[in-house]
Amino acid sequence: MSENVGRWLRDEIENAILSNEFAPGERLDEMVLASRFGVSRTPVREALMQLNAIGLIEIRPRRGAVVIDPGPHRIYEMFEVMAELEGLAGSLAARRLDQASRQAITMAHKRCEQSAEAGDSDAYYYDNEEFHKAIYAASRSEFLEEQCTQLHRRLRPYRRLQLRVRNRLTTSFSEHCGIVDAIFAGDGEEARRLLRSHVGIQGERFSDLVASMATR
Amino acid sequence: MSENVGRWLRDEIENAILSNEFAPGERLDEMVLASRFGVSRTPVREALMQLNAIGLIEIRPRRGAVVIDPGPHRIYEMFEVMAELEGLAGSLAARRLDQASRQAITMAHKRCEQSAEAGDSDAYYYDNEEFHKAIYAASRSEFLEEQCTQLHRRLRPYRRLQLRVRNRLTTSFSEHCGIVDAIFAGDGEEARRLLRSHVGIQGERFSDLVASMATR
DNA sequence: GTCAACGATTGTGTATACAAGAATTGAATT
DNA sequence: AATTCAATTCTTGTATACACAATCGTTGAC
Repeated sequence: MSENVGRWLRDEIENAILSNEFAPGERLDEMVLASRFGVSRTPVREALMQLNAIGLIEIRPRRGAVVIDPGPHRIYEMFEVMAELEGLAGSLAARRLDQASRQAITMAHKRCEQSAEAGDSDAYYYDNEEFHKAIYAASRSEFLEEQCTQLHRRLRPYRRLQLRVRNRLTTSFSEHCGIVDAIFAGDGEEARRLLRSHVGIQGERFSDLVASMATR
Repeated sequence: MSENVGRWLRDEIENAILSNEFAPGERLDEMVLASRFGVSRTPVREALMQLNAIGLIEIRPRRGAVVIDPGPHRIYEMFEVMAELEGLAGSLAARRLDQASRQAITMAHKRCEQSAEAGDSDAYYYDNEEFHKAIYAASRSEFLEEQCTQLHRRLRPYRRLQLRVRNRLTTSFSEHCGIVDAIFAGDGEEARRLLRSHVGIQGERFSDLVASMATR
């Protein structure tokens, strides 16, 4: 339980939304949430305002809060921006790499390798996140790191779906290899290019994602 | 006065921060704000939470809110990300341009030309904003447009400072010409490249900005 | 039988009251 | 004189209460 109830609630409700416990379009009643978490309406409202600012819910004046349903098209747009930001992070990382970042990336990369070989999709999902975060950090741009982390969180559930697609685990890992090579070689433009296509959901990847979303 | 007091206050306080009425580092006392705007603490708190989410202020638990002081380095990082996003917007605009967007860009571009020729820095500041927004819209990616608009707002005061630099008006406008040409020619990669260097603050532009900030 | 209007109910928006933690000030001791 | 500790005060965090807007159901008329 974070320092104040509002932030704790924000995380709690955010997780509930991202894990699809609160479905898109669902209305979030302040009183229901308050009694569910055993608090008053005030911190609930604060949490909702923050989620609204993040873009997870929409608050229509005097009409309450509803979970936003991004829809395939908007999800595509979000991945498009994510790809661009990660590309930038990669190119900066390649230019600015230091010993600590190099180690962090190497470690995360090795963990991904193990999970991929074991075919453990859940483990890879987690390790993959650490890998990408290591690249954000290696960019040595705090603002970029924040933006990437925030967007990554919003896209988390869809990234998870992506990994369920057949052979995606090994494909993903082999792409990681190229990215690591480019960054370690100091080739910023190559790192950017590889990360963009790794993160983006061009062509069949997009239809794969839509298909996974439907069969959920 | 927007539909609810909270949002109105958010805009009000945001403007006060961006126009430097509330200086970076300054502490925002909830009671003071409440009495200043003639409301209770509740909507003030809601406004502060939103500003916190936007990244304009920092709320430390039980210790109140302070206006964030970005500092030159962080501002540089923000422009770096902004350049990347605008570059993406430009490349998408070049590929997806339709008649309406083309007209909007042309009009904004002409306005910029007039203001630049008149040497009217304030008018150019406004027209320039419209020009960039027209490109965001032309990207036909709502999410990207939102992200660009939001970041543009946060950088607004510094963009304004930039324009004060000698000859920056004409330089800026001639860069616009190239950007418009590339977009209208459907050359996405050229548009991206030009926008990146137009928005970014590499080299002497950065020191110019820092210098302007100091003499404010 | 359907549509519209009015009332009841539910839920949000704002204010106020109360509790708890942090900062500051003052005194006492070294 | 300086430093530390304690107490008071000030501000934030949470709860509760009240007011008003929106929605839904019911009733009546066409």
